[in-house]
Amino acid sequence: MRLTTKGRFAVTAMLDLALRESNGPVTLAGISERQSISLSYLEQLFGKLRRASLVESVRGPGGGYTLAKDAEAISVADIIVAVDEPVDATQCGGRENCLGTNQRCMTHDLWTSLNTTIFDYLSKVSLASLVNSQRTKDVNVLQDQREARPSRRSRSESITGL
Amino acid sequence: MRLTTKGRFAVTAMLDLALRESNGPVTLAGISERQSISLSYLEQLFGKLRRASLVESVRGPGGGYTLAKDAEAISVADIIVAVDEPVDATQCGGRENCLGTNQRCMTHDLWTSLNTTIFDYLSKVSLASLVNSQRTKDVNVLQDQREARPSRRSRSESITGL
DNA sequence: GACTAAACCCAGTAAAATAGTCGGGTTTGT
DNA sequence: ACAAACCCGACTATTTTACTGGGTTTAGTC
Repeated sequence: MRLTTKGRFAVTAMLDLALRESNGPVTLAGISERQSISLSYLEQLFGKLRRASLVESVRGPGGGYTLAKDAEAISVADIIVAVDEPVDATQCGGRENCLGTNQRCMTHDLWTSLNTTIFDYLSKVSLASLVNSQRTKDVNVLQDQREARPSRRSRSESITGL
Repeated sequence: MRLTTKGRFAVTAMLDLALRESNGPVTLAGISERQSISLSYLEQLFGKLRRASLVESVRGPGGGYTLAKDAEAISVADIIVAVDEPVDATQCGGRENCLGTNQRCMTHDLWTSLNTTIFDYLSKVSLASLVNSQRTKDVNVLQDQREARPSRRSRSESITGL
């Protein structure tokens, strides 16, 4: 599984959608404004999300996107896999005929096991749980605003964090 | 934390190094041959790994690289962080002054928490554990070779795996 | 039925990251 | 002296990322 900014954009957009779809279909133009993602890039991403049956579209005025299934049934892994077309990380291409040493398929075995573990983890993080933690975060944000300013986070913290 | 093929190359190279350093320093030329990674690319990666104090170098003939600390003390996360200089995934740059709506820092909070969780997981996977599982895999590979061929994996399996 | 808001589609493209090349060094054991 | 190895910076090609701009459908509204 790749974990890039592309997947993060998709998860962010899906979270925005999940937070608002109770009011009917959500337009990409709205997501674009709120999350500062270009409309056409969102179109590309949602094309993939639709083909992966994670969202459904309603065309015409008043249209937009809704979740194709319950937010509990959509995982972060689903979203990332949908938009992040995978490349082959093993030099043997998943087959067993690497250069014929005892090292053959070393990376294959290593990465498939690491991958499945990370994938399993992200499969257990549902969009619904993100929505919930986001809603509680909103409260925290309001509390933060009542606090003094000096408690701001440094820029490097978020970067080196991982 | 980004999870790209670059980090995989680095982990693969470090695993190769860990498997062989008991015989003295391991040359990049050897890793290049065995793992099919270009020598100059390895030089770039090991420059970063050395500056991150994960490996030590011995110059001159008979030289090469050794682990700077015990294989138990080096995690997959250490390696990936060392070679994969991080980019900022949040549009607010880790600060709290996103476009002033109630959505501000949504992605910041989301990704820092997801990131730390994945980071924590990969921090617990040590190079030593990879070495061990690789050594047992070697046995499995030999067993596989005794089996008939039809049990080969499909290419798509390894790709869609994560 | 025209107008319009939206999804859809597609070709191109600039910037960045990836992966590698090249050509030179410097250090050090033999 | 020589050669093995690290070291380093600049350069290049390819791919991915993120975006621009053009169009086409679809469907609700006046």
